Amino acid sequence: MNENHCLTSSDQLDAVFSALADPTRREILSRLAEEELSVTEIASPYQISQPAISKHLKVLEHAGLIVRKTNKQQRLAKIKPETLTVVVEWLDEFKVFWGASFDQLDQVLKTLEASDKKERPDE
Amino acid sequence: MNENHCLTSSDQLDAVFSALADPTRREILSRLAEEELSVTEIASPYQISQPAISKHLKVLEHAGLIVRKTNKQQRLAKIKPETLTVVVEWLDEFKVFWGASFDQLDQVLKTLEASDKKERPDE
DNA sequence: TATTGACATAACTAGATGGTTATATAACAT
DNA sequence: ATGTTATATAACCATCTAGTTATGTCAATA
Repeated sequence: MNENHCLTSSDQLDAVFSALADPTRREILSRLAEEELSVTEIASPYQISQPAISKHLKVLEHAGLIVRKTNKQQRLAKIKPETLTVVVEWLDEFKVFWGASFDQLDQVLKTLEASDKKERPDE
Repeated sequence: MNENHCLTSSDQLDAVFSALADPTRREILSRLAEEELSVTEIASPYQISQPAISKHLKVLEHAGLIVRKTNKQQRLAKIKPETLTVVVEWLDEFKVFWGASFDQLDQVLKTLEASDKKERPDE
């Protein structure tokens, strides 16, 4: 049982917000929003080392923001956008501040909850 | 100029997401969503020391998630909900994943941008 | 004026974070 | 079999974080 939410564990929010707190990880996630990428492809635009990228990917994976699959000797990262739901849910608590237009968020949440159940198109 | 956003600096996203990555700070923000509170009031439900709370408040203030004002010897904290806009804006990039219902978010963003300009009720 | 209450600041500590280099593993290419 | 490519893991380091206790400041009160 959680202090004030029902569906979102505090630990998951911790993991998701911490993962998103790093600009490199946010940028990686943005790129993964467009296509699946291998570790080397993910690393290529950055100055930092490949092991550093592997660590970032582990953080994103632990937060549930990406999933990984093996293709030959590559490890492809794929975004798992449903996990961002926990952020939307958390934001929902503050919608009172910006008026009725944010009530649409409720609808979004319902849509997301419904699609969570068939969330296995897997490419 | 920013890599892929226009209105949201990466530094502010860093600050906001890091601030929200801590469960105590999220809970403080939830409570401030209901009413302004003094430092002592904010600290009262927790086991941790008053200086620890002061540090959390400094983090929230630095992220722009709260503002503070002096009332007698109290320092009242007040939520600054407009700042959560940067999270909504960032999420907007991923709306493609959950279908047309999230297009409403654009409307929310416009509403928020408009109200950002008159954001000085400050009581 | 002296005391109490509300808060901030300083100095410290343990553990997490984000990076490094070096090395291991495993698949592919020759 | 050998070398190369893709990735992970280990060991290490500097810095940040979230907490602590001790103390300072300043307003309210007795």
